[in-house]
Amino acid sequence: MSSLDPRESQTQDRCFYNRKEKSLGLLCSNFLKLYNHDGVDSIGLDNAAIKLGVERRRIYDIVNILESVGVLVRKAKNQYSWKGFGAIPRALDELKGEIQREKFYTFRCRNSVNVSDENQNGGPSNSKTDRQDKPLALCKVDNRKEKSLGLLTKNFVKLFLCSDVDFISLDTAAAELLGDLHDPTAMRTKVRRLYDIANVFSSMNLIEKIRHPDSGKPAFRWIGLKGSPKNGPATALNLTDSKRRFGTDVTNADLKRYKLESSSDWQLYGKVNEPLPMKPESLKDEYDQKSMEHHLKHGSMDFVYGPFTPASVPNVGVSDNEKVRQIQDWENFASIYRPRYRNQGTF
DNA sequence: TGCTCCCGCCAGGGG
DNA sequence: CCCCTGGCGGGAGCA
Repeated sequence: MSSLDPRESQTQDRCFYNRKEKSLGLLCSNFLKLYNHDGVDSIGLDNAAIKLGVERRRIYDIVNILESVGVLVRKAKNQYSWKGFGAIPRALDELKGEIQREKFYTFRCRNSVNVSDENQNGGPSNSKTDRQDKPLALCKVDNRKEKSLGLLTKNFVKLFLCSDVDFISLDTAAAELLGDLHDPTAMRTKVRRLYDIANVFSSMNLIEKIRHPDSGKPAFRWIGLKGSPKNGPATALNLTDSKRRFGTDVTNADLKRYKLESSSDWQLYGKVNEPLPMKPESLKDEYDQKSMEHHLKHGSMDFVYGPFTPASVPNVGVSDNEKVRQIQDWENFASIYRPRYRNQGTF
């Protein structure tokens, strides 16, 4: 029996085993390299698993995260259609819309503690009430969905979109998503999943890893699409990319460039005075630092339409003035509203 | 030693 | 009933 354990055979040739080669981030890069082309329409999970040489299980992880930001849409069992990075702005807009609705909902039900318990329509709902009204079986389904990687991904993104902070540690994000629950086990599980998401987002260059200047603890900064090079994120199949994975690319010298004004009640960190994102040398040419600095100097946590923004994306058509107004709206919103994104299944 | 996160078990559910 | 789906956490790799 134990001889069938694949891990045992791996152990036998441990010297050939490299954990980084198996990372979800690298797998995501390879996945994108495989499908992020013009003309790609349909994706079969079996096909993807075979081509990438991984188990289906890992494909599910990638696909669920990508679907949460609009890059993929599930068509049928085993089948997804490719939407590409151009679909991200719309997906983010939808998330922002949800935040707005949740805000409105909170305003109306100001005694409600929990803001973001979502129903399947993406709208807010009072989970406790819903749960009381639903048959047990349905609650079970909801419970599972509420804990899904996809929903967690959306809520993780919302933390960036609705906040005026520059970076979030995974611990903080997990605590936010867990709400009032202070269960160490749930916390560990949540952080594990957030690592998965962060790895995928990092490989897409939607976020980047930085370190808290004081504690040195890892945190993540939202870059948005502008962090991605011309034809999508840095693609992999080489290990230099995977080195961008956590920790290895952050130097102490870089840390000193960060200053904090204050920490918020989220234990999130205040605005960065002189934001200089940490990018490995190998990626510097892919990175529009000027644009990032400008963006951050103006204090917007709004994503910026990157080179992928397609003509079909609705917001592309808005005027510059309108864009500025929208950003200002979001800044105002962020300054007064800090919803709590929680996967209620943890209760 | 703590952080990171791969890996695969197994429950749930759709076809 | 089979197989797809994906939550979950043990435990190994790594800095």
